[in-house]
Amino acid sequence: MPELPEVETIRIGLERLLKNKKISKVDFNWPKSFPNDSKLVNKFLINATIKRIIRRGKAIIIELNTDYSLVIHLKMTGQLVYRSNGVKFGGGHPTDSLLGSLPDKSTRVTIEFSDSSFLFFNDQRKFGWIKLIPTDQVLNIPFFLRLGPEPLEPDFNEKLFTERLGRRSKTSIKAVLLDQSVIAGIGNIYADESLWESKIHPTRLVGGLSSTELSRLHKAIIKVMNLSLSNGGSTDRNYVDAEGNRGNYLKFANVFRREGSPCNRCGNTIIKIRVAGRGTHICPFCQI
DNA sequence: CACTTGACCTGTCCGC
DNA sequence: TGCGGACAGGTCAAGT
Repeated sequence: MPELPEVETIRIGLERLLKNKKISKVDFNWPKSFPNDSKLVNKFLINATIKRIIRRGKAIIIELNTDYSLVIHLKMTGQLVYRSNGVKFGGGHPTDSLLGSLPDKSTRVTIEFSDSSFLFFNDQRKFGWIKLIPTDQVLNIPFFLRLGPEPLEPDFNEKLFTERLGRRSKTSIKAVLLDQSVIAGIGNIYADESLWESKIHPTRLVGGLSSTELSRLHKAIIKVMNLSLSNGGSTDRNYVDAEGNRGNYLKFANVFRREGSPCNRCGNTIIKIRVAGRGTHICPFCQI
């Protein structure tokens, strides 16, 4: 589900809502969602206080005052929603909320705080996970070791972008954009949107892209991600922020889930094809 | 090695 | 209405 802008939106909300809260209790009903040793949980999670919350790629890291951290990956359908005691419905407009009272049948992990507020980890498809890891070892788990650079950091310049792509010259540009070891945080929505923005067809091989096209794509990735971030991310099906609210970016999307509609640039019809095993939305006229 | 496919899961939608 | 199949924002392992 969530890509970089959605995960960052959740992180910002959690930072505001959870900082300095003390964890009093943790429940889970699906072991793969919370694969942790109960002795370590009792020693380093229960009664721990939340220091800060950071993000790397599509993962969230909640740092505790016990020198342990909760590392969270939401995969396709994960949600992290905070509720203060007694508040049964999400913030924002009730009609905009995807969530009713919590916990519900998709709740996999419930974290209770000493002030009787809760953080619910909901995950319909059960692909996501929350792992308790010593803070100084977090970045050494395989997921982070493989991860490429952050596209919204200042050092992600055109030179670095080209260097990262260079290793994969015979692969389609869409597959490479989705590869987290090349660049961290891009998923299916922003791959499609960035390729439309830069007028590049997703099946083009990396080695065949001109420096002008690479330059356009580099700028497009940053533009699209920042636009989404400033709109609270994209809600297609499951995504909600830390208070249960949907994101607004899809109102600005030019191709994603717009098949059958006219291209905002040339008026031809957007189509959906399959590239790198993923549903892929393009304007076949202006993406060449 | 690079690339593709299947697996992990539940739910929804579409065609018959 | 029921049933089968395809598909969904992600990653990882195994296969070619």
